Amino acid sequence: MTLKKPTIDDVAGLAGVARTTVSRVLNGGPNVRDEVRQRVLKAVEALNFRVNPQARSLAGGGSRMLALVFASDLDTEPNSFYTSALELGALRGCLALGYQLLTRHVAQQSPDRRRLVLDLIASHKCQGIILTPPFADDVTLIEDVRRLGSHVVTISPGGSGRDVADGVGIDDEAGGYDIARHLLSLGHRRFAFMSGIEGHLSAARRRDGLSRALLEGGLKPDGVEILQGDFTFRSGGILTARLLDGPSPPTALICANDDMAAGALSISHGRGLDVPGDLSITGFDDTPVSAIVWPPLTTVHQPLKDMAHDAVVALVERLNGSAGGWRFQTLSHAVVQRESTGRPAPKRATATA
Amino acid sequence: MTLKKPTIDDVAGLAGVARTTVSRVLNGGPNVRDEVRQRVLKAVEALNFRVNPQARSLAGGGSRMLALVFASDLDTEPNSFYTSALELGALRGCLALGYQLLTRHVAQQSPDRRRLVLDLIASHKCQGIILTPPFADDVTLIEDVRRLGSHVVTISPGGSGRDVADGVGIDDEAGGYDIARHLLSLGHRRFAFMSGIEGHLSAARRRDGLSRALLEGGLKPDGVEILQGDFTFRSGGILTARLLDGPSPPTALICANDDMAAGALSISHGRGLDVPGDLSITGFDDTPVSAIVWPPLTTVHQPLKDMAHDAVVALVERLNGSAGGWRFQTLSHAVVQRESTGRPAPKRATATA
DNA sequence: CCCTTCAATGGAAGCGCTTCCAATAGGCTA
DNA sequence: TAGCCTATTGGAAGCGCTTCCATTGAAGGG
Repeated sequence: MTLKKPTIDDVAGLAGVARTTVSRVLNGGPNVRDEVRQRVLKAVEALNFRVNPQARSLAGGGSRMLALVFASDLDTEPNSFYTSALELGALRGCLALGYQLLTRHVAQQSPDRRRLVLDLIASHKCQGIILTPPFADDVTLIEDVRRLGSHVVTISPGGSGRDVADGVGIDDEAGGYDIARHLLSLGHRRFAFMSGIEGHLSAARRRDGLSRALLEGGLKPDGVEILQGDFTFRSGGILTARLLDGPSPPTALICANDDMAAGALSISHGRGLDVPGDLSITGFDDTPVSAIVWPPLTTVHQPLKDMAHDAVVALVERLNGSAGGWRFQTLSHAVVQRESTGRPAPKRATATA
Repeated sequence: MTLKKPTIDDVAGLAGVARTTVSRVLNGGPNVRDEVRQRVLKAVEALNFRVNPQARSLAGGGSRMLALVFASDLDTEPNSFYTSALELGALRGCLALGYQLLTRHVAQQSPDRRRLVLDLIASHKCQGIILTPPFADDVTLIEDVRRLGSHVVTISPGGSGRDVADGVGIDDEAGGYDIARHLLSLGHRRFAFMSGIEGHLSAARRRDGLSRALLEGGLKPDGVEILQGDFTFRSGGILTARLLDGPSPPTALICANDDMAAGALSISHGRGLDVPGDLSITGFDDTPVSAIVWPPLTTVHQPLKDMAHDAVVALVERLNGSAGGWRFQTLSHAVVQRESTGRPAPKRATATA
């Protein structure tokens, strides 16, 4: 009963053109009259035709190899959920489009980190590469990759990366803004922000969002204590301990990812603090970690799998010759309200930020 | 400088046979003299030849579609690490071998769960399916799948599933034994075991390992309190609360996965208990969760990604006609010692199990 | 000893697609 | 108006592999 999948020849037949022409239309090739192009597209639509990626890659030559690069530090958990979710999404995309994927963790501290990435591309003839933060904002690296004839798509670029390559991500500034609004509406006035590794610009944007929300609420952004973390559970704990030892601990701590928030939570327990009574803590990403700690974390959901999937799609589109300026694709985020945030204890709710 | 990849014709040329014969050897076809077979294999070796999965799937026809099925309950987190890790491994395998992967979560409670799985196979013409627990031990389902002409490989079958299909997993009994030995060596004598959902036989085997270790240590396995959980963080907390309210709480709690252990940890903190001083807690799987809670969990590492990857490989081998009895591939596990286990507080270390 | 049978092997036709190259037809130039 | 250029389009050759079918001997049967 199930009809055989239509092939490019079926489309050609229906459109009354040669197979070659259909291929041209499909791959955005030049020299096709607009009328013909429309006719082909209509036939594709009518037959619900999808190219067979296997056949395409067989015929098309090329390595059909993409790379996904993560920055990993010595103490960064290489199997973190963030990493896994992105790889999962990228793999799904590659499978659907007939590409191979090479996933690599590169020590971000390494002085020749750029060379490592470039070697990867050269040795495996990668046609394209997906860069995650902070590589996503490494303009020099991006340019070097291009020089090798390879294409680039970034995930969550936060700064200059956006101007030099296609990218995918959420609106991090808005994410920071939203979570801050949530906290402000609960009555918080004294905040601390725990940032990620230096150079992770998209995480820094979350802080910009926080500042905007504070300004809107009539508070001074400078009053926010900034803690420089590195996205690890461990750093979250250490910095929170330092924070709590300080002269005037905040009532709300906004962390740039869930792992650090989990660390903060853990230390807070150790100090006998009530969360959220004494301290509200928020994460970012909405990884499973946020549901597995106590109390479960209020966080910002980020569609990591979709981001990586879309990054692959964008990369393949470039590979197929689509032209035009760099596009940044914004996926939607959402504040996920759980139990790590609440009204600050009355006695503390007075001071100013 | 990089030589072009050798093709099947190169192998044929070097072996002095026709392309057809090489293909036959590669796919375990019949009617090839042993001498010729060896000659071909030698050529394959010499050229380091690898079949091009794209070409194979193009030529071979067939759907080249595999399915990966998870049991999900209403409250089971569908994006758990366990699930993600397995899907990641399976995707890697499929990508390398040129197969498509369909991942599906099926409500385990549903009365027509079997039909759902069978429909999945039929509608997508899946050539093979990977079953995870507890489906891995559902002999009826496995037979039904076969009747549809599809192949089956199980991940972590714990009982009868092992006798009716190929499988991949660790030695769960040994895993339970090892973790119990660790606890015994620390001086624990009173244990509780938190199991997973009913029907998850491989998790039940961990309990068998515990019993063996106790017996070896001169303790009575019946003394172990058994808690019936469902692998969720939530159930871990609830059951632990009940356990602690009981007449004689144990000094060591062995959980069948990390999430439940995290829940147990969380409740223990809430009760003001010292972990591991008052209660040692262990997980199972070594998912990132175990490093993200406080104190980090002592657990049993299970190579989930490799397991799923190998399951795909085994499935594809069957698809390619390899014969012989069902094979169970045992991957190695390891106790990962972290800080959630330690010597029991002296005052409590006396009672018997 | 001839004919049938069958195991072992080779030949050749595609799988669905890209791409090189040839062909066609206007549009221009001189 | 002849000659040339160029924007479009089609033809056909594979990409690396599986598989149907033909071929070849040698073993087995009468």
